[in-house]
Amino acid sequence: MGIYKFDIDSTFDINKTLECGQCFHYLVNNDEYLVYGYNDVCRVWQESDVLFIQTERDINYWVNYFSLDMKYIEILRYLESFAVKENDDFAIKAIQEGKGIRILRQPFFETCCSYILSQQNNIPRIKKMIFSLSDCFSSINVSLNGRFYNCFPKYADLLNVSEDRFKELGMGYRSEYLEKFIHNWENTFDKIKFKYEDDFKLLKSNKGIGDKVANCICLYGFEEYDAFPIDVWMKRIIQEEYQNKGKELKIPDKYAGILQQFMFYTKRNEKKMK
DNA sequence: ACCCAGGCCCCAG
DNA sequence: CTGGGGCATGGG
Repeated sequence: MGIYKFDIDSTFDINKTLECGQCFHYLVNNDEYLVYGYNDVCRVWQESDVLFIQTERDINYWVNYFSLDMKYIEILRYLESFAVKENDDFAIKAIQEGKGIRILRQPFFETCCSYILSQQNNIPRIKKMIFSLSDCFSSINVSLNGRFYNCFPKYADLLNVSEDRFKELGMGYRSEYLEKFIHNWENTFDKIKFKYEDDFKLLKSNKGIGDKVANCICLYGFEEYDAFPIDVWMKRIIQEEYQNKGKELKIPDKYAGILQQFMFYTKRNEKKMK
């Protein structure tokens, strides 16, 4: 057990990273976060250029989870030069405002389930659903500072849960999609190649997973930065920031998904400020 | 009460 | 192949 310290720079902001909408399984308490991972929870907080992570298990899991090994400064430079070259004002703004966000490496199965449930839904309710599934069905209960927390259920924990049971828990018409996906999970998992085009097709062959959800799973679960999810917010961006101004949204050859996350964050923040 | 949410399926043209 | 209606539910 321990508290681990990491030197970070302006390319890491724990607040933006967790609250930008990519992750649903965490709690907030006075700028401290309790984050749920695959087989562990951690307490995490930031004091300017130092990140603190507390876990009673393997710290390396969290180094990976938070992408602390990635050199975001180089990615940001690449995206900036792309945006400048394209003369894309909104992209330039989004890179400035989104700076600090990192794409997390979230658990595969949980990410799939989370984004299946995310469709036609709002973020507070998605979070409730994830916690509800964890509290009802998880076999993984882990400790931190004398308290216990339920990680997201394993595939086997959910295998014999019926569609009707999911409906009772308020998952609505997504219950059918979730139940079918779970029963197909072993088959799906074996076929993941961690190559965007292949995994995108694989995911979309599941009922209830369309372009948007497949892209989110590729990006937030499989670390495939070519994925570029287009949801209601991105549609709004394309309309208001590009088409209305006679422009066209262009996407970089690399790290498109990271740029997308910056744009999503920027547009959503804009609305919150009003 | 009302609108909307990190959409998708399905069917009509 | 594209467009639009319907869908369950609850957050704000």
